[in-house]
Amino acid sequence: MILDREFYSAHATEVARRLLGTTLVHLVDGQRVSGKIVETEAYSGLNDLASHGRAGKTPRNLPMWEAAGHAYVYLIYGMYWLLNVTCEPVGQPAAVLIRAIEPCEGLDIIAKNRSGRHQREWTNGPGRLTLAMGIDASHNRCDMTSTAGGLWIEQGISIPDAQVSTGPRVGLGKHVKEPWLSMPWRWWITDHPCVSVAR
DNA sequence: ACGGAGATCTTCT
DNA sequence: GAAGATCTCCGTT
Repeated sequence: MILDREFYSAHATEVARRLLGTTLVHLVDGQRVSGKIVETEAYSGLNDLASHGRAGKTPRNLPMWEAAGHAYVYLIYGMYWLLNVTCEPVGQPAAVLIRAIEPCEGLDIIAKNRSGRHQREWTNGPGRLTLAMGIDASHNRCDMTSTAGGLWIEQGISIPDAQVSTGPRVGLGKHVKEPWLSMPWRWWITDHPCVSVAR
């Protein structure tokens, strides 16, 4: 069952929690390439200095303001594509970064895309998983609540709170403070071998 | 295991 | 013109 727009309409921190255990699917030449989401990060609001949405609308971050459940894909460090899913109602800049997955289907394709690396390093990072699954700029603004764009997320297994860890987000400038909120910003499945950063 | 540096280029200041 | 929601390679321990 494909996650619908209502699933993504909550606050980004809530969506980040609920995405743990769901299945990210990319249809490649009719073949399913998929993985279980095991690590996420939320970005939300004009007050979130770590978010691309902090300074208002720009050509790049426009998807963050639009309808929930769309892909926001952008290039970082001139080299890597990072996949986000937009959240919250229209008009509020928010998205969840998919930071790590556990490969499930299409292992032959994933292995080829990550040839030469150890299996443990196929998808344990936001730049690595897009390479592994073949996700790039062509998926930007794709509607992930339908199969039409070839990229979506399906309901998966439920992860109990006892198996969930949280912490500050990764890779932000040292001067960027984590905004206070009742929910944390980074989520992962405790002790899962595919998360990008243990701790 | 851990640490540092280079790669590479778009975006916004 | 500088920084960036990262990864890989190469060095030393």
